[in-house]
Amino acid sequence: MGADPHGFKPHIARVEKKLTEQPPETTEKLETPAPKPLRADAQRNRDKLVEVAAQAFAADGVDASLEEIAKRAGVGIGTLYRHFPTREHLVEVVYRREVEGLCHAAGELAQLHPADVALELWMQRFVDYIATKRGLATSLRVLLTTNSTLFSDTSGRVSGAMRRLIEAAAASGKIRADVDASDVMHALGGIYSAPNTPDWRERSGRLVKLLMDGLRFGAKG
Amino acid sequence: MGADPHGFKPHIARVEKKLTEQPPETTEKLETPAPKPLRADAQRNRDKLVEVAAQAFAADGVDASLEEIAKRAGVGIGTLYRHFPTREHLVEVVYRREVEGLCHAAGELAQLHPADVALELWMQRFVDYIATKRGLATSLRVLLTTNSTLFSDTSGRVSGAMRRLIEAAAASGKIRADVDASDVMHALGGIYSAPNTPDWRERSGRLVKLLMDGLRFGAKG
DNA sequence: CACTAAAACGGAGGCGCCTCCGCTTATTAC
DNA sequence: GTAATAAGCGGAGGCGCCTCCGTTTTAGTG
Repeated sequence: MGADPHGFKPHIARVEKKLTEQPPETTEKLETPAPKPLRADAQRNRDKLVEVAAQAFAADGVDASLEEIAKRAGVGIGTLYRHFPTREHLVEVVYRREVEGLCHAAGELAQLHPADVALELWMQRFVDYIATKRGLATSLRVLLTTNSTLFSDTSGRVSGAMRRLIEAAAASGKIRADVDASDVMHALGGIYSAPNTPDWRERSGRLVKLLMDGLRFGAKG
Repeated sequence: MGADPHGFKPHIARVEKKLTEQPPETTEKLETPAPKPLRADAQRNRDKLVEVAAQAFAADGVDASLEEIAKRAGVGIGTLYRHFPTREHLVEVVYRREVEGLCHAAGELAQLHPADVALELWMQRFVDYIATKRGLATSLRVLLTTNSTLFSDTSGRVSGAMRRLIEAAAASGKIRADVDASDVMHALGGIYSAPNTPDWRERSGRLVKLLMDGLRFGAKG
């Protein structure tokens, strides 16, 4: 926001600095019984930071200014850095939160809607999630080569959520029973390849509907 | 040098900014007939910059301050950026120069020494080159995913140089004839895995000698 | 409630990145 | 030689990163 006041962007620019140094390393020691209860104010600030960062990354990409994020969260830059020693730490937390939200939504939707509708709505949300992931892509690439848990954790959870929705929809007869989660995941994956055109959102919406029609066709119900 | 005045290093830190933007892209258009002859002073500055940058990267890693490099080369920071719009551009040129030197050395050594000695001396130099490459690793990783020519160009040239030395040594009977360049390359590759201990140089020297003894053993001469 | 140790805060300060644009210099034409 | 002009130079300036350390806040304890 405050960045790039003259409308110029660097061509490529920097690269992570010291891969020899400590990466985030979420798997502390294979046991993290009590991760130290944070002081109330600290917890509050931390949450606020993550929330603001999520918005900022979504809006400006991973290069959003950390100082701006701190300011918008109403804390000093020092506080941000104490909680998240590197940009990647922050990105990781935001990303995990995103995944969390996505998986949680699966449960919610399943309770509020017929199985096929739940699936459709969830796929819409999934597409938005992909878009976020796209914005974070460069940082995520580093994180995924650095922190192997991240990939297995998240992709497992997401595909699990999807499988549950699909099985429920199939069981209730709202969609055909001869496809499985990985097929659908693949189909949705095609959306990822679409370039960042401005009408990307609408197009992806149409793709989801199309896919959904395909899934409904030939359902026993 | 001027960097990090307090002895602190960031843990990981930044990542390249806009992969959407133009990467170095050496393959201009499959034809670059006359790349515009540089003005004399410009050429001088450019050469000096590359030379200084090579030293700086070797000494301080890819994170060497570009402002420091410019200063040491006796030019303004603006000049550096005009010649090399991004850090990666500069790294690429330095790296290519390194490869150039390495391959050139193969020819030189072959003329000045018996084939087996030439090979040994060259392998020593190769090991130093690997060390450089290690220093540039992070930037190179980006470059190699971005600029596909770079990898094929350089690795082809290097392994070609090695093959020539080995074949000459084998032909002259100084080393056994039942190994080829890729075997030796693999063997030398083992050195790469050695951590950045301070005695790395000596150790690698010993490894090269060891390898050389193995190659000499059973030679027909 | 008062007090205290520990935890957390926050922003100044120092550095590097990168761009822009007024000035300098090499080259070319006469 | 001189003039004209294109090419190149360089560094100030603005921004973001990250650390350090004096100040503030919280959670216990009596």
